[in-house]
Amino acid sequence: MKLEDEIKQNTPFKDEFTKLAVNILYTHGWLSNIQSCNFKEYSITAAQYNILRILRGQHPKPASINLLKERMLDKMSDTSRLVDRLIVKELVERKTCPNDRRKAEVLITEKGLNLLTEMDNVEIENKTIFKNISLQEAKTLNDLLDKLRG
Amino acid sequence: MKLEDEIKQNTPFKDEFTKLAVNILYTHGWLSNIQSCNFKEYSITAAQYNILRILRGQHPKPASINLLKERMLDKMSDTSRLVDRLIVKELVERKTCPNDRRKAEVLITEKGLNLLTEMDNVEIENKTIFKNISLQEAKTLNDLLDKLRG
DNA sequence: CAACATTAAATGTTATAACATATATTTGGG
DNA sequence: CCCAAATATATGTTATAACATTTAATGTTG
Repeated sequence: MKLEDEIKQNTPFKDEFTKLAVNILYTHGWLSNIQSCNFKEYSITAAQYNILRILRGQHPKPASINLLKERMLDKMSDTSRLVDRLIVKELVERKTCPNDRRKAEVLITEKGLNLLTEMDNVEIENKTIFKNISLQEAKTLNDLLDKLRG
Repeated sequence: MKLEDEIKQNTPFKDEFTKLAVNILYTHGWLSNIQSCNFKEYSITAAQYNILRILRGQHPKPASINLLKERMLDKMSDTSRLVDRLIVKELVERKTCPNDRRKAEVLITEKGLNLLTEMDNVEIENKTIFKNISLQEAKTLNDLLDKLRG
């Protein structure tokens, strides 16, 4: 549905760039709303899921807090305490790096890996979420999004 | 830059749909980071800006809390208290609707309209933010994003 | 029109985000 | 080798988001 109609805006956007800025924010909101149900089912937030995905990518190598911060989708978040919450849930472990005692070594646990495996099935639903566009159109979107970020 | 490289993911995405879900979230984070500087300059949050834009669209008609909630990009937010904060800043006014005393009538003030006018100039920067893509590519993105939401 | 259901918004509470600052460790210059 | 600077993370604090509950007004039905 045309964004203008969806947000019931009576005046058109000044140009396609102006619309695009709003469209990216709006589509993100639309997508997170859909996904939040899935996350809630697993008692996890999007940010926590994100951290777990990064840790699985590193596994069995540990990740420092900085590495996590750098790779997170939302760079401003409070990574230390995000990790704290995942420790309480026993989804990750934190040790002090022996070579540099300032650094932390964060590792995903078996329990964390199992959770991700379960949640991978949710990704199958991406085909459902994006049922309105073709695989080719998804690729076009991906290429253009990659391009616009430079 | 390719998303896979940006988040330093060693294994490729399962398919374009899976990548697209991450790409939308990531591009949103990228864009909000850029825009947050602008918002901070005007001591306003993205959600507050959003409310003001909706109210300007309605002006001089008032908007109820529900109308605001419906049209907001992030539908789950706490609209009552968001409006409270804008009242403190004297950017909006709230009255009780005379016909239905349950409803609120929220109106943007002169001060609010002036702030938006100032901030409109920021939109000029959208051309700068999106310098890596052409106007035609922006249109393609908009059309596909509109299409994917159905 | 009384009683109950529905709707609109406000409020209470808890968790998290955002921002600044502090602590601990390492690095590098003199 | 000592000390200032740099680095990595943790902590304190305040604002906001998220969720549930409450209050007030209106609709509805017997």
